[in-house]
Amino acid sequence: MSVTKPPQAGSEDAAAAGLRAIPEASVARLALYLRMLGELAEQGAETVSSDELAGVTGVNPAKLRKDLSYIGSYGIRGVGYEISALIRQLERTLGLDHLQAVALVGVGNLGHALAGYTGFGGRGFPVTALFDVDPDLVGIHINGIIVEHVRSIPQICAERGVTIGMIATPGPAAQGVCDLLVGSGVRCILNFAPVVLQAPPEVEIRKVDLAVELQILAFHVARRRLAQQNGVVLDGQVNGHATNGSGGMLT
Amino acid sequence: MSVTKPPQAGSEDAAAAGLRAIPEASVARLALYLRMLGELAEQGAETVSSDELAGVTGVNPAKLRKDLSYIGSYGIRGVGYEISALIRQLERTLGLDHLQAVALVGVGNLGHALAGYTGFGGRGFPVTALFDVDPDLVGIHINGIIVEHVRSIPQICAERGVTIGMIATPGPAAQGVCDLLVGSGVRCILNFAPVVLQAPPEVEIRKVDLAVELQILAFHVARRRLAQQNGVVLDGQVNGHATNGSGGMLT
DNA sequence: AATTGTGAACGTTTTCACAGCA
DNA sequence: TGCTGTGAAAACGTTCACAATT
Repeated sequence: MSVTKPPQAGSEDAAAAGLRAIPEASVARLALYLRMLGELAEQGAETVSSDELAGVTGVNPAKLRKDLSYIGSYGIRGVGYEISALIRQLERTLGLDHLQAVALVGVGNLGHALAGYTGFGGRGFPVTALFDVDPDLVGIHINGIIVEHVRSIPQICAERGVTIGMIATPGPAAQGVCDLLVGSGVRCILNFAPVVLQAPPEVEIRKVDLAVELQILAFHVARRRLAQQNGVVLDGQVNGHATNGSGGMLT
Repeated sequence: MSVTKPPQAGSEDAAAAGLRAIPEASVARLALYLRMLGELAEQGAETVSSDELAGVTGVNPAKLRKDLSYIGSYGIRGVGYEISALIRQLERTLGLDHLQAVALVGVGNLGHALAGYTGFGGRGFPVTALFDVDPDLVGIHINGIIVEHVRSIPQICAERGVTIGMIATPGPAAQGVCDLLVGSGVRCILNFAPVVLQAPPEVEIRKVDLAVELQILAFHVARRRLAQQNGVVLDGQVNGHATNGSGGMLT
C-alpha cells in the first residue's frame, strides 16, 4: 500500500486515521464488483483475475486493480483474487458488516414500489420505517411495516437507529422532510424527489433523478439523429443492427 | 465560442459537424438547469444571472457559465440570461423539441411505479408501450396503455417509433430484453435491472442501480462512524445539528 | 456597475506500462 | 509465465480570475 498522501482528503488527519483515500468514483465501482463477485461465488468460482472481473463488470482492468488497491487488497500475483476474501473485504469497506436501518419517506407511487423492492442487494438494508402524510396511507402495512406519520420521524428514527433516509415524496415536500431527517441525526440521504436539497455539509446526499436520466438519453437520441443526417460516424459502428440475439430467454 | 478542438470526441468529423463538444457531465447539469428555469419562469422571472441559477441548482457559478457556453449561449453581459430563450435553447440541445416515445419493459413492482410516474419532466416523454412476460399482466391497462407481451417488442417499437427503452425486469431477464430492444432499433436504454448489459457501442446505456446507491451511502455511514470514533474532522462541521428547520410544511 | 465568456491553473480520474512477486 | 500493484503520464473536469461587453 502506502498511499501517497491524497492532497486534500477532507481534512489533514482524516487521511492519518486511515479514512478516505478512496476516490468517490471508485466507491461506486466497488459496490458493483461486490455484486458480481457474489454471482461468481454462487457459480462455484474460488478465484478471479482482474481481467475476468473487469470483463463482467465492464470496467477497464487497470482501473479495477487500482480500485481494489485502495482497500488494501490481497490479490495473489500470477493467480488473481480469492473471491471469498475479497467479498469480505469489500463488505467491510462498504459498511455492510453493520446493518443499516433505512427509513423511507413518501409511500406514494414510487415510494410504494421502493418499499417493496427486494433488489436492495439481498441483505444489508432492511427498510425499518415508513412515513407519509396522507391519512389514507398512515396506518397501513407494507411488507409488514406500518406507515407512520411524518411528524413521528424524530422519535422513530432515534428508536430504530436509522442511518439512511430515502425521500420519495413529491418535490415540494422534500426539503421539509430532509430537514426533519437531518434534525433526527440522519446523515446519509437518497433523494428521489426532483428538487435540489439544502443540507449542512456533513450530510451526504445522493440524488436519483429519473427525469434527468431520460433527458440525458434524449440528448443522445438527438445527437444520433443529427449524426445520421450529416453522415457522421459517432463512437460505435455507423449503424446496421450489429450484435443482438445472444441468449434465448423470455419466450 | 470557438471550442479548442476536443481531443478525441468519438470521431474526427463528429466535432466538425457541431456535434458532441459537450462533456457528458455537463449534459446532466443542463437537464437540471432546464427544470429550475421552468420554475423561475412560472414565478414570473424574465432573466436570471449565473449566480442566481447556480444558487438554486447547487452548482458553482463558473461551472454553470461554462456549461451554458457549450450550447452557444446567448447571455447578456451585465444582465444575465433571458429565461425563455435559454429554455428553448436547452430543450433543443436536449432533444426535447421532438417527442421521445418511451417503451417500458417489466411491469412488476418497480416497473408499475415507473409506468405511473408523472415526474418525468412534465412533458416530452410519453410512455408509449408497456411489455411483460407475465400472463397475469399482459393485457391489463396501466394509465390507458395496454401491457403487451415481450415477444411483440420488435413490431410495436417499430410501429410506435420508440426511441428510448427502459428496462425494469428482474436481473436475469434484462440482457434478453436489451437484445430485443437493440434489435428493434432502439439506441438509448435506461436500465434499472441489477446487471451489466452488453450492447454494441452505438447503443447508449444508462444505469440506475438502487442497490449501488445505498451501498455508497453505507460507505459514508461507515466513514462517519470511524471518524467519530477517532475524533477526526471530516469535510463539514464535526457535528452539532447545524441548519435545519428552514420552511414549515408537512404538518 | 454588473455579469458574461473563457484562458489558465488546479484537482481528480483514467490509462499506460512495467517492476515485482507467486 | 502470468498477474498484481503502482508510479508516471494523459485525459478529463472543475475552479479561478479577469478581460470583454452591455
